Amino acid sequence: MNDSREHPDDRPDDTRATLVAAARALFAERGYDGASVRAITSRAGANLGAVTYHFGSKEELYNEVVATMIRPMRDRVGAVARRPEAALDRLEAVVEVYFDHFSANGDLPHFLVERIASGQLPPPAVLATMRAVLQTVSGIVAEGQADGSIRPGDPVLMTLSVIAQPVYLSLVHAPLRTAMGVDIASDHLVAHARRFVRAGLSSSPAEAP
Amino acid sequence: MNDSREHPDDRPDDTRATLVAAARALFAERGYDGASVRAITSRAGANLGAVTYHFGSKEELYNEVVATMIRPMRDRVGAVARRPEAALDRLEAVVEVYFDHFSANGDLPHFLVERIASGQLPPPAVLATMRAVLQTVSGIVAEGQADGSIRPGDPVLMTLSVIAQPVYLSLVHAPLRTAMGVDIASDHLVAHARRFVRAGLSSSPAEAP
DNA sequence: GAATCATTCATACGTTCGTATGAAAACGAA
DNA sequence: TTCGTTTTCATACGAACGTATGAATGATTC
Repeated sequence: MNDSREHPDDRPDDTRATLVAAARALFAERGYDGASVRAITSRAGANLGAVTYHFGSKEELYNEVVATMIRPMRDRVGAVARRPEAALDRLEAVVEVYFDHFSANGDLPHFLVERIASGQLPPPAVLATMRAVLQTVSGIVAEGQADGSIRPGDPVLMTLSVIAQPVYLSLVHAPLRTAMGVDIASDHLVAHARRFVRAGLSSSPAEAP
Repeated sequence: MNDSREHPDDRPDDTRATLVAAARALFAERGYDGASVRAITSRAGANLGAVTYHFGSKEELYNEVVATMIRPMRDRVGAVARRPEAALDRLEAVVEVYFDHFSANGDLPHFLVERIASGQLPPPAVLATMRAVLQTVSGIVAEGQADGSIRPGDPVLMTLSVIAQPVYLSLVHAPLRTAMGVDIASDHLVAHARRFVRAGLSSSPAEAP
């Protein structure tokens, strides 16, 4: 019925990209240890040795997968931060970017926390993004505090509280639905998180939208 | 120098408890797959067969570890919810309970999200706690909305936003310090999260403490 | 068309894993 | 003490893992 390979008509030489796609799906479904090299190469329609040949090791393939997924998001956050808008509006936009990118890459939140949850350090690409976002967003917060629109407080802590919303909400979204019968529409989720973040940071009571 | 076993002077018959303690530490340090039965039994000073004998399987030992860690927290949240205080104060107290319990069980957040991050369902004890907390806390939110102290909005979403704070902040606390040089004092973390939650839910601007 | 390089392939190696097995030891009740 | 039960122990099994190896194949260049 359905072809077991990721790309039935792959042109030669994109074995590498096919591997990344298959690995991304399997890492998200089963976690790092649960996704064997054999399962990945089989799903990609490639030979068992392909991972070693193209990436050197399973670990490096994992890093590549994570980097591929997360890099565009880092860029989008950076772009939003440079907009000529009010600080609170840009922070809402950051929240929206997170949700939007998670929606297009529904498995990204898994990669963000999987290593941390296993007591290890996140992969390099995640660390780099955390660093960049922390700096960018806390800069926006500081601007908002300077112009009086955001209440006082440690900008780094405020940034973490902002990021916690899309990450945690997206992470529990699926289990909430499948295991607890709590079904939340994505746009409600985003709208709520934006309001919550604005209210949590604002120095004045939330104005109606 | 230090004994490799968990309890050098264990009385007979608490092998079971010693296994749970050793397993908890190793699961937290290395994740489920990273903590082998051999490593666990060796750390507990027990025989390799002890896990099968006392728990039936590694999976059931894991469930037992998680249940042991999370059950007291569920009770504490329930107790806080029944206090005769204002809704927002009780919600702050819930946040404090989370942080406090995480502080005494620094590895609990790992267990809360490990399975989710690997694309699986959380262990039964985590699901049960999520259910209970969701119901309890969203009840408090609804009360606060009824008396006008909390702004309108879906109580379930608001609950998730509240819980996101202690969970995410505790989760990233260690990697932030060790890998990114961001060192945050625990009491600052708690105080910030309480303020952020109150501000995010309150129907009036935050009053000075 | 031969030579060079890149890629694919089948297969094998050594390790580690969770669990099973059955004997040995410890324990408690009679 | 003796019997029956519970708990420990050493060891074995089969499976799955990541990676290495070297031959085969394909593509590119001269």
